[in-house]
Amino acid sequence: MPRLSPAERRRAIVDAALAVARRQGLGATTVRDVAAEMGTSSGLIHHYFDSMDDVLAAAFEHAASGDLARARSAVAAEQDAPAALDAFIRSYAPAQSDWTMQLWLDAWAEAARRPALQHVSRRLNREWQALVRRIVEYGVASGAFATDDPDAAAWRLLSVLDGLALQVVAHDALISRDDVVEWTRTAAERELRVRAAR
Amino acid sequence: MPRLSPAERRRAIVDAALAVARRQGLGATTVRDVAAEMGTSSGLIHHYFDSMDDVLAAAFEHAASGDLARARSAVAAEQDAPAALDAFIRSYAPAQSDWTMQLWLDAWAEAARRPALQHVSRRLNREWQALVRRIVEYGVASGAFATDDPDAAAWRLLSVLDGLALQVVAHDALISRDDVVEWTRTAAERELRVRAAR
DNA sequence: CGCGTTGTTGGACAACTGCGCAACGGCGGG
DNA sequence: CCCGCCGTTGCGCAGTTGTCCAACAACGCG
Repeated sequence: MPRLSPAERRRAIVDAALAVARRQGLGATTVRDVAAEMGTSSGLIHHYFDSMDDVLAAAFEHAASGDLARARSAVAAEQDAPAALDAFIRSYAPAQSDWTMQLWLDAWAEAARRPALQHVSRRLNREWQALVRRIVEYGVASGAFATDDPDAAAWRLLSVLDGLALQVVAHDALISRDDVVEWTRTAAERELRVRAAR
Repeated sequence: MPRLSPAERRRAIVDAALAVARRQGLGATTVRDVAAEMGTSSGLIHHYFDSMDDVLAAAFEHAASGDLARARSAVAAEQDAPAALDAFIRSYAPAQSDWTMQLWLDAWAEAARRPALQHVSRRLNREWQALVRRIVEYGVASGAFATDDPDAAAWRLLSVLDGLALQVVAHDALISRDDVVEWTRTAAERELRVRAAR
């Protein structure tokens, strides 16, 4: 195996861990699986990470923060608040095979038992909520939305999305991705007393 | 160990599996752990269940359907639809240490990889939604609620609750149980154009 | 009373777990 | 040019995993 720089090697470990987690789940991802995925030895992983918890936290952070960045730029590309909110909803709702949402399910379940993972998951969840809250506040300032508690409204909107998206990923055909988008749009209209842009 | 009847033994296995799952998580619950919890041998479990997937599905079903039954009677005890909806919300929102919600998180995450567990989880989730939908329909019929799509409204309300409750359990102090109840009440008022009974 | 049924046992089995350690080898500073 | 640093290797360790099976024991039917 070629010798990589520390930064490159950490990145390679994270990528390999994500590939394994995609197949077996975050909680069932093992040191040896990750090593085999990279084509290296298991000792190499422990050279860069103190524990498996740290590997999983780094892997989850990499995948989830990528999604967050994509959502941010999708939102930033829109002019007014209703369009930004709709862009957010569309970028968040998972496809049937969206495995990032499955990663979130794994992370939420494992959070109670893996401190490093909980720390990352909690921080990223807070950032998602902050993104929604900023859209809401912008909409209130520009007169497009009406709410007396943007923080609670953002939590409610994010939670509807989480709850619906969860059903798509965990229970397959119970509800569809289109239902998620459509139903969340309706929730946003009622929450913010506005007709969201289509 | 005393010899138990099939029904008693199955029940004992389910109880033991739940005790272990509470400690280690549904996905990390092993045959040996369950056997040790009962004070019996591991072979006994395979005498009653074909696979670990089946054990976990039965254990989850037992715990979750108990909660569903409690919610149903809490709802049935109320006279009008707004009071029933509020009773539902209160019975659903988890305490900080509510481990049934943690069980749900585990089940949603594992569902994609354990067919028997997915089957149970999907069915029970559908029943929760049906319970909410019936409250909504009752409220619409009696004039207390207004909505043109009780099915979607029920999914939205259940999802807000799931999404918020999830934050309480997975991320501890990010939001509180009181926030969940209060914010869901507000969501219900806006969704159904009514002031929920307090 | 005897015998088949069935609940129960405890260990075998191969595979896999996270982690630690001694040793190898190439790169770069002196 | 060479030597020390450090990324990397592969194996060992002790423990755990899901599954299976042969043997034991209690029960109830005939």
